[in-house]
Amino acid sequence: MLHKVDDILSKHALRRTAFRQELLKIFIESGSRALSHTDIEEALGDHDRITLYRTLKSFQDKGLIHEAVDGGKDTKYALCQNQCDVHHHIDHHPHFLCESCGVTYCMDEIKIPDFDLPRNYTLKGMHLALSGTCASCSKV
Amino acid sequence: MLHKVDDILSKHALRRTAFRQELLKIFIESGSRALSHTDIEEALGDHDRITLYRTLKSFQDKGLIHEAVDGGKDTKYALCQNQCDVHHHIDHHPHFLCESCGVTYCMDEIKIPDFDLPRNYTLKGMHLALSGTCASCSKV
DNA sequence: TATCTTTATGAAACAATGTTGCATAAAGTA
DNA sequence: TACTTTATGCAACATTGTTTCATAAAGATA
Repeated sequence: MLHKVDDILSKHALRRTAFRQELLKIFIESGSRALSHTDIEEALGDHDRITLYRTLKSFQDKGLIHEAVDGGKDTKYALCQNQCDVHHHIDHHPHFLCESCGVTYCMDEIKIPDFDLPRNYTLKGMHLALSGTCASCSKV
Repeated sequence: MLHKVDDILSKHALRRTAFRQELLKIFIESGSRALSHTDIEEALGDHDRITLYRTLKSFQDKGLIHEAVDGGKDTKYALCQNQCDVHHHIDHHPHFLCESCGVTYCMDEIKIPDFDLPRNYTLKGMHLALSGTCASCSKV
């Protein structure tokens, strides 16, 4: 695991510090679930608030994580799947916020369908934020 | 105008206070442009910050305005077109954030296309947040 | 390994944003 | 008008995010 973590860090030109290794590990373990600031703070245990803000920003800038826009009030972050780097993010999958358990999922397998934009508008970014009840909560 | 404003307020069971009349007027004048907290504060001139927070919440609860999820960091609000009320919001149009001028537009004329959700997920809400260059900024 | 340069960390102080409680004022109602 | 309900304005508080700066650690070089 530490090897995988270090691999990702160096691939994205990020120095391998203890904090970054730990944070990245948390993201990897969370899979397609996006993490809020609070989620991360709990997972980290004792840590420095400011360093977390800065590390999240670095991770985002370098293309390791993306902001999961889910329409909720907390900003959440999730691992990028692959080809994101410092130059561009390609995170065009929907995010689903479960109103029951509060978890946000990256729906990597779903493609956002095409649609027509009014004349003279140029599209660069796109977020589809869904909400409702997730599979686990539906079963109960 | 004041007549129209009062009409809307009473239709949504909101007392007609000077503050609400003024705020609603600002929203009506902004048309399909969504307003950030800052936009509103500037338009209002001298006012009470807390009352603004509370009035925005009332307007939202009663179905006068909706939050325009645009993927940006400032929350923005825009007038609901019609059939929203205290029971439900029906604001399923995309929002477009112009990266050049910072304005967010409600794209009421565009319908968010359908897509398939994984098994056992129930969809309740939906936001399509677009960004890029708006028509006015493209022309320059 | 020892040294140097660059970048990250941690702490304090600050700034911005949003919330709660409460007394007063105003709106709607009889 | 008197009465009831709701909104306003203020203070105090809580939360969230940012800036500055000295120190520590990482990566590079010899």
